[in-house]
Order: sequence, then C-alpha cells, then structure tokens
Amino acid sequence: MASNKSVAEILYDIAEYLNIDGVPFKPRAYEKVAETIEGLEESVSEIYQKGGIKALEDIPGIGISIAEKIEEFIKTGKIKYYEELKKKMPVEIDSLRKVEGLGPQSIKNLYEKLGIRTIGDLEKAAREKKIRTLEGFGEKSEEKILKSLGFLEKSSGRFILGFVMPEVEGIVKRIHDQRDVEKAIVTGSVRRMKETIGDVDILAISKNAEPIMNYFVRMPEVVKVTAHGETKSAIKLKSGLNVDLRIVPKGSYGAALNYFTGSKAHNIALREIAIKKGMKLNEYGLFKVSGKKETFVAGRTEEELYRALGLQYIEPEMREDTGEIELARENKLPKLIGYGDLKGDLQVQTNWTDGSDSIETMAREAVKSGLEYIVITDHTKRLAMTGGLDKKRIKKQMEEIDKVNKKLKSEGKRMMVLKGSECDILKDGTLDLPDSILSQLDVVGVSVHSYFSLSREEQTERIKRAMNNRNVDIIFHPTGRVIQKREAYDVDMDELIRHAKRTNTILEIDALPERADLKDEYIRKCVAAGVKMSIDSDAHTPRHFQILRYGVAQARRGFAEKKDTINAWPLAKVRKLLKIPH
DNA sequence: GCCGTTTTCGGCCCGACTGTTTTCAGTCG
Repeated sequence: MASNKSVAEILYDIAEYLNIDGVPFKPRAYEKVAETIEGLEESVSEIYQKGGIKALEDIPGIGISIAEKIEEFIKTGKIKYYEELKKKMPVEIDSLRKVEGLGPQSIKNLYEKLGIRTIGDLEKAAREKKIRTLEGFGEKSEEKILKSLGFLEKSSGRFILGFVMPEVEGIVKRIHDQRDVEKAIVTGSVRRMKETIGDVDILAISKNAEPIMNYFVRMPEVVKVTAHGETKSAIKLKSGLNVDLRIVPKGSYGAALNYFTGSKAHNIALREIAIKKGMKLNEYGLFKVSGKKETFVAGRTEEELYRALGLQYIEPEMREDTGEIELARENKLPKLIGYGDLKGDLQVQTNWTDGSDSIETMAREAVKSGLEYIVITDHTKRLAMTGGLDKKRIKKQMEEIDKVNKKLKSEGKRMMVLKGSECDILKDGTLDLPDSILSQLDVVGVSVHSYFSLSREEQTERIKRAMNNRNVDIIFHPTGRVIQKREAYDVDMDELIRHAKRTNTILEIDALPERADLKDEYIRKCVAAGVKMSIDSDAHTPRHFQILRYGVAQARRGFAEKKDTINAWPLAKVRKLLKIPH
C-alpha cells in the first residue's frame, strides 16, 4: 500500500520538475497537495479504497487531474506523467532539491551546462572548481554548495518540540536581554506548538537592529551564518537547529508576529481575504490600496489585524488553514483549553516501577506545578523490565497512598493522590490485573506495550475488548507511536473513538513530547464525537510535570476546550465521570 | 492544476538577502 509519505514525495518531485520547466502555477498546486497529504493522519490509500477517486477529490486542493495521478500511483506504484518529466530532465530531483540554496533554476543550469544529475556529480563538480565557471555562479556559490552538502549528511531533519524548547527559550531570553530590544518572542512552528519543528523563527522589536544582529550571528553556538542583514539574519547552531531572527519596528509588531508565526497556508488565506477587501497584507501591516497609495489600516497587534479582516482572533495553535478561518468568520471558534487550566494529572509513575521518585515526592512536586490531584499509575507485571506490579504489590501501594494522603492532609496541602494503574492490555484484550483488584482502584488506565504488529482488525478488537471492561477508565497513549522512532500500531481509530463513546472511556493525550499521542486530528474527532480526553504527563520524574504544556498544546491544536479534557475539571466532577468510590 | 462572500474563467502571497551583477535573478520562508 502506498504510504502518504511516498505519495507526497512523488508529488513534490513533480512540482519540482515543473518548476524547472518554468511552468507557472502548476507547481504550487502539486506542492499544496503534497503538503496536505504529508500532514494527513488517515492514509490516502485507504481513503481511495473506501471512497474511490471521488473521495480523493474531496481532499482540499485535489482536483480531477491530481486525483487520477494519485489513483495511478496507488494502483501501479508509478505515475506516467512523472516518468515523462523525468525523462525530459533526468536528474535525481528528490535528493538535489534538498541541497540548501539550490533551487529549480540552479538545478536546471547545472544539468544543462555540466551534466550534473546526482548529489555525487554535484560534489565532484564543486571540488573540481567547475561550478564557478558557469554564468551566475561564482566562487562563493561553489563553497556554499560544498558546505550545504556537508550539512546534508549530518542533518537529522526535524526536531521534537519538547526536546529543543529549552535551547530555543534560552536564545530568545538572551536576545531579549540585549540593549535596545523592546521585545523578543519566538514565532513560527514553535509558537504554533507543532509536534516537531524544522527551524526556529524569532521576532524582536528594536529601533537599533545592527548590534543585535551582530550579537546573534556571533553567538558561541553558531556554526554557520546563512544571512546577515538589517531586518533578517539566519544561522545554524551546533545542535543542527536553523534559527532566523527578524527585527521590526514597533508599529508593525502585530503584522510581523502574524506573518512569521504562519502557517504559510494560514497566511496565504489571510492575504486572500485582504485582497478581496481591496487591501494588502504583509509583515508590516494591513494596508488599504487605492491606486498607488497605501494607507495603514492595522498591524500593531494581532488582535487588531484579525478584527480588521473581519475575523475573530485565532490562537496560534489553530493556524493551519484547516477550517479555523471559516469558524473565525462566523464567530464560532472554540474557546481553547488554556495552559494554566489543568488541575490534575492522571498518569504518574513512581519508583515502585520505572519512575525515579517516591509517591510522596511526586505528590509534593505536583503541588508545585499547580496540580490538585494526581493518579499513581505504575506499570503491571507483564512489563517485567520495569518491575511491574502484581496483585500483592499493588495492594501494598494502595496502603502507601493512604498514608501519603493522610500526611499531606495533616499539613494542610491541597493535594489528593488517587490509586491507579497503567495496566497492560494483553494480546487478547484481557488485562494484566484481575477485576477484583481493578475494581478497588480509583482510576484504571490501560495501554498496549506488546504485540504492536497485530493486524488492524485484531488490534482494534483487542483494545475494544479492554474498553468493554467496566473497570477501565482511560486508554493511555492510544496509538502507541513514538515520534521518529516507532510508527503507531495499525488500529482503526475512528472505530476506537466510536467505541470510547459507547463505553464512556476516556482517551489520553500523552504529553511526553516524543509521544504526543493522540494526534491533533484525532483530538478533533474526539471533540466532535463528544469523547472525553485527559492530558497526562506520563511523568517518570518530578520535572516531567513541566511537560504537561505540550499536552495542552496538542489539545489546543485539536480545537479542544476545557469541557473536553477531564483533568481540567475539579476533582469532584472527575469523580462523577469515573465513578470513583467516595 | 485548482478554485469561487467580486469569478465556472481568470486569477493564483509577498518581501528580504545573497551573489553576481552594475539592476537583478534565484532562493527562502
């Protein structure tokens, strides 16, 4: 079956060939579809199997022509149109286009003049100093190519947001602390809190840009400066991160913030709205255009900008052009759950299994993070490597929890520790602890830690069977994916969401940055279906409470409100839903 | 090639930086 990635790749390649050919507009059409498919959680192959070519055409950006090409690719693994383009320009487009600084025109030029078809050809020509002989190229462009090739080998592509956030925040703070900097803020995909980010965009307000730019490109961790100007500079860091810094005057702050935050698709949609209103939108503001005259309309703040466009203010996490603009126009945007809204954490491990600290320590640290209740959910015996709890030990743990609660209460601490489990779902959908034990727990979370490669039907049935157990409250990390490490297991999420509704089961949003499971797309489906979710840290150490914000971000990208996420509720209300014994 | 709160035809986002140029094309986001 053709993966979304492979479909996206070939569409990108077609776009690039068309670019080289100098064909107008078509490349953007292919590119847009490639982007859409890349971000799609559902498999295009499946969409096609289920609904045929019509279903493909329902995907925004796909018309009859691209739909037919995707059909051809799914059926035969090939696209004739692509083969023809490749014949005309036989270069390894997919690898060459990844070389930074090398665009379609240069690729064409290099092929026609020097016969360069592969990365290998490119490196050889650069080393033999042949590239500098071409018109439009010089010594510097040759060096740039060699340097880019060097980074290409090492480059790991995208970064997991939670892993690079500390470095990013450190840099923003240092820029902020420079003289004459009125404000510095991270924008781009980091501000949109995407699961993974490709680069970092920082925006600063200052009247005196030059010294700040000089500081920026000379920071000790910089390994390469790709641009160094008055309003824009770009660097690469030791860690591999690419960082852009833009400096604008105060009056354009809102417009610039909006522009650099993106997403690109969201921005384009906004600019189209502006055009329809006889205006122009760029990073300096929204302008009324009449003849050659342009008058400033809005742009000091983002709120002002959206208002002037006739829209509600749209939170950064929603800016993907996946329906938020239409909702904003109709005044129907959800009121997203806020970063300070969580009152509890329903998945916490301790040193009873693979966590690092005691129940008491975790409880005390949770208080510091502003939480009022946590659920202790250590692993169960099947996960032997973690020292998973059996019947006997979990009973002991319950006694310990009672003791901790008593102690905290005597100190007047506002913290309730609840008894729970992260109980393994066994291969057949039965659970790793007997019902006689599960029924004594306040909160039962269950999860898949084995047999990841069952067939879709078996995996779905397995999890559904676990949901059928009346003691089961939550499915932890429902799809099991670990970003950049492990694919999600094959499971029918739509059916699981339906079954969660039927059985009143909660689905978890695991806040661990490398899990971020559920994905935003499924969160939206849960919201639509009325399935409740919980945002959990999956904490294995006290500092993990700090990562809850990535779970909140995930929920926000899924358009979730407080009402959708149960641990934003006070404990009394959660008790009702979970049927916790009082 | 796609799409429709000006359109089923005629549009399609916008500006900064670089390198190689003497005024701009190419690339990027």
